[in-house]
Amino acid sequence: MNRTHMCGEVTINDGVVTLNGWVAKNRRLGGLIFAQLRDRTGIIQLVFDDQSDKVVFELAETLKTEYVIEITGEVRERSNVNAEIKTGTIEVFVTGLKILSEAETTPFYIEENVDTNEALRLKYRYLDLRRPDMQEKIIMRHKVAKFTRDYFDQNGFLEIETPMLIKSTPEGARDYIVPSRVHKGHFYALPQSPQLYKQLLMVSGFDRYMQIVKCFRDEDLRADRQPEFTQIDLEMSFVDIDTVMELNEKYLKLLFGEILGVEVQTPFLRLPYSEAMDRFGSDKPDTRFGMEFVDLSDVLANAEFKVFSGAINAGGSVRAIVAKGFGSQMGRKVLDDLTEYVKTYRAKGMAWIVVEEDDNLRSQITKFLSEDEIAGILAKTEATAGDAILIIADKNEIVYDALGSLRLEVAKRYDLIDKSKYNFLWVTEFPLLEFDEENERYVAKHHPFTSPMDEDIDLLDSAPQDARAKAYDIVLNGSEIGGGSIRIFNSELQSKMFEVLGLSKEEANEKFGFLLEAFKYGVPPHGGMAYGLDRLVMLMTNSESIRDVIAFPKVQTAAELMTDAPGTVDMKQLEELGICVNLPD
RNA sequence: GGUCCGGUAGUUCAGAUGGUUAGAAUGCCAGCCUGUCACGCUGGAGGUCGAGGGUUCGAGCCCCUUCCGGAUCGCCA
Repeated sequence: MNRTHMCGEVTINDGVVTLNGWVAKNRRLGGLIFAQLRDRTGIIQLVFDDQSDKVVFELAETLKTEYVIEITGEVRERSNVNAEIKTGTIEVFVTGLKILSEAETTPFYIEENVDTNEALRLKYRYLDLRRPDMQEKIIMRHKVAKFTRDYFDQNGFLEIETPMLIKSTPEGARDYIVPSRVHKGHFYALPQSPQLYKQLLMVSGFDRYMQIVKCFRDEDLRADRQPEFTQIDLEMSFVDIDTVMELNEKYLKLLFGEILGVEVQTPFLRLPYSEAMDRFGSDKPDTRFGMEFVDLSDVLANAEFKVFSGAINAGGSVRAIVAKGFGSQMGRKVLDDLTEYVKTYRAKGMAWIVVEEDDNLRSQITKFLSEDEIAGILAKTEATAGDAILIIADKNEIVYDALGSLRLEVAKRYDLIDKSKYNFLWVTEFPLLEFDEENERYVAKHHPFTSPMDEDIDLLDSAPQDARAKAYDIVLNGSEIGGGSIRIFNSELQSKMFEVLGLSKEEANEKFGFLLEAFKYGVPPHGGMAYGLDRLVMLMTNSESIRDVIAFPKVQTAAELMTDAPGTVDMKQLEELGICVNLPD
C-alpha cells in the first residue's frame, strides 16, 4: 500500500486511508487502544479495538512511542472532540498495521516547547527537528526562501551562483581558509559575501541578480550570529537608492503579508545615521517605544561637576533618557544594577535623578549641581513627578553605546515593548569611513566599494571622516536584517577610495586588480543589498536564538555537537596539502 | 581575550548553615483497565551529583584546576 494522505490533512470525507508516521502517544484501555500518529503536517488519532481484529490489536499492543508505522483504516467522527489538534474531530479506525521501524526511548520528549538542555537537543538534532515547533520554523524558512525567489524572479532578477572557494581578502571579518592541494602553501577563502562577484555580474550585463547563498565569517558567535549563515543577496544595475528601497519595501510588505498575515505600511521611515545616533544612540533603533535621548550638554557645559563638564569639554556629551512613571520602582538596588549594566559598555558610571511624587528630587548628583543646572535638566527632559532621569556623560561613542543599550534594558525590564508591532525603517547616510585606532588608518564602514554621497566626494581629500556614503540598512524592531549600498562604478573614484584607505596602488592592484580592470570595459552604475535570511526568519518565527531556524547550527565555540566538527585529519591528508600543524602548548 | 550564569536519575528540577541510605515530577519496565486525549490504578527498576585534585572525622554543597553549554563585552568591512 502507498500512503494516501498526510496525517494532518485527513478529513471526514476521505473514507479509507493509508497513513505513515511516528507513534506519538499510545494509550491502552483494556481492549481498546488509542494511539496518536504524527508526521510533519500534524497528528491524528488512531483507534484499535480487540473486538474488531485480534491480530492487528495484538500488534498494536507492542507499539511504543516513535515507532514508524503504516496503517490503513476508515476515517470516522469522534465521540469526544480534542480541540488541541486540527484533526481533533476525527479518528482512524485501524484495520491494517505494519511496523516499519522500531525505536528506542528517545533522550528527550518529541513534543512542542520542551524545555530541554540545548546541548542535548543539538547532539540529537535529528530528533529535535522532529518536534512540531521546530518543524514549523524550518517549514517557514522554506516558505520565506520560496517567496523570495518568486518575488525577485517576477521582478526580473536572475539567480546566479558564485564560487565558494575564492581569494582571501583580509578586509573586515576573519576569513575561513581552505588549503589548496595543487598549489601547496596557497589558500582559498570561503566567501564572507559574494560582493565582488555580484558587481562583476553587473559588468557582464545581467542587470538584476539575486542569490540565496551561504556566507562564512570566522568571528565569535552570538545568539543572533553564526559563523556560517545565509544571505539573500541582491544587485541591480542602473538604479539609485530610491529604486532599491522601493523594490525592497514592496518585497517585505508582500512577504510579511503572505507568510505572517501582517500588514506592513510602506514607505518605511528613513532615518539618517546621525539622527538615529542622536535620538536612539544606535544605528538599528527599536522604535516600538519612546524614551529618546535628551542632550543636556548645553545646560551642563559649565558645570562645576567635572564628570559632566569634563566630558563635554573633551568633545563628548551628557545625554539622558527619561523612564516615564518608573521613578518609584527605581530604588537604589535597581539603579545600582543599571549602573553595572552600563559599565559593560565602557561607561564609567550612570547619574540619576528621580522626581518623587511630592516633587522632591532623589539623586546622587544634585548636590554637585547649581539650581539653574537642575532646573535646566528638568526643563529639557520634561521630567515630572514619578519619572526617573538616567544620565551618561562620556565620549559620544560611549554615550551612544551605553545609553542606547540602557534604553533597551529599561524597556525590557518594564515591559515597554509592544510585541505585536513590526517597525521597519531604513537607516541612511552612514559614514563612509571609520578611523581604526589600532592600525591608525581609515577603514570602510560598509566596504571599500561603497559610493560616497555625491555632495561629499570632495570631503575625501579635506575631511574624510565627515564623508557620508550611499549606504543603507534595513532595520526591523531593533535588529539589522539587511544592508546595502550604491557602489562606486568609476575606476578613478575607486582608486581614490583605496588611497584614502591607505592601500598603495600595488596593494590595490594585487587585491582588487580584477575589479579595477573590469571597470575599464563599461560598467553600469549599480547597487544592491543583502539580507540575513536566518535573522529574518528568526524574527518572523519569534525565536530567541538564530540556532532555532538553522537545521544544523553550531554552538558558541563554533563546534557542531552532532558530528563533533571540527575534527583532526590524517597525517596523510596534511602531507598532501603540505601543511604542518604547530599547536600552542 | 574578558565578565557573568549553568552542569544532580532517560528528561525537567529540588537538595538552608558540610552530617545517616541523594529526593520529586515525568519518562521507562511489569500487571490491570472499552472512549482516552497530560487517560487512570498497582508495583518496580533507574545516580561516576560534568571530570580531576584539595580541605575536613565527613563534600552534591567549601577551595583549586579543567571540560562542556549559554548570555554578553571586545570582535563581526
